[in-house]
Amino acid sequence: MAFTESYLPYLLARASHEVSSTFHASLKGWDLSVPEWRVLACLSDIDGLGVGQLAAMALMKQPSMTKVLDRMEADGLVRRRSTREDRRRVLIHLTPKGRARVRPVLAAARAHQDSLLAPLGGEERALILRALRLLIGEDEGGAPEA
Amino acid sequence: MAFTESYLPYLLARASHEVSSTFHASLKGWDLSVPEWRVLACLSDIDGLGVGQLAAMALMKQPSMTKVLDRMEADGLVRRRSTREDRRRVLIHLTPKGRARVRPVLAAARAHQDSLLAPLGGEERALILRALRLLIGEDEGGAPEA
DNA sequence: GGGCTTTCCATCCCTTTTCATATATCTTGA
DNA sequence: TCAAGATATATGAAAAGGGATGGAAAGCCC
Repeated sequence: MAFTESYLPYLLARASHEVSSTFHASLKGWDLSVPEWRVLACLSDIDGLGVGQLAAMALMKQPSMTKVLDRMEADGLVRRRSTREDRRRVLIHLTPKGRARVRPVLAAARAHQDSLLAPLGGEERALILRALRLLIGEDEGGAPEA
Repeated sequence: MAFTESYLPYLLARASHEVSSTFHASLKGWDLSVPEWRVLACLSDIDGLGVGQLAAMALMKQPSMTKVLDRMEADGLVRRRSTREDRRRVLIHLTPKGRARVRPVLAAARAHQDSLLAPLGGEERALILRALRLLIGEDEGGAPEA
């Protein structure tokens, strides 16, 4: 078999690209870039994350994230707040505007996921999610530290 | 459960990123960028691909690929050849230098894949590959007929 | 407490990517 | 054959991304 058809990292990259491309294209309709969408989604999970944490979660480097946040803060989507406990850290929070902006996108994302999983059986869905968690390393297979 | 922990496209992107990051870092040792490595790997599968085809396989846009190929051609890794049948097309071929350059990287990539799969059981490996094939669209074309 | 190291974010600068578009070639249909 | 449309690649300006670095703050250890 050809290398590119069986090489796991390439298959993963390809799967990720195909699964996300249509949704990423539709982000323009909400006037959001992919990093902006990721930041808003992360913050709607956990409001108040550091720049480095957000960069890691959005799969980017920290300097890139700083610039993304500059734009988003200028647009009024997020707000930087320093903390008393550690004055190096800058925690990023959603503004009401950011929260309102992300709400319909989250709904669309869930719908997109449903449409992806619709043609699959319930077992297959569970298998896919487990496989990905295995690769990511957040393996929660039941037995801790086997 | 938090959105980012169960959203399939994000899990895929994260898995892809984690799986490839160490190998991508090691590419610097061979003086190759990620797109360059992808081009060489694709061409070692099929020598003689168009610019647009290569861009799609390397998950980039066509203008980006044109510039990647400019650099690689200047480095003597690939060669552009026009075809008689369709003079718009430019087929990209590996040079001997390109072929020699990619050989050890292909071997390292296979080793990397092995190390990724080593800690997993045979059942889990099969699960992951099956999940990825499902997502990439073995279901999208159906029977591969003319 | 004073230095040394580490961590966290911002800034600078260069490379790469991308969007929009241009140019060349092929295809189609009257 | 010729004009329109479609397809393949190239180009140029603008934006994004990332490495290197700087400054500030915290942790550490004697």
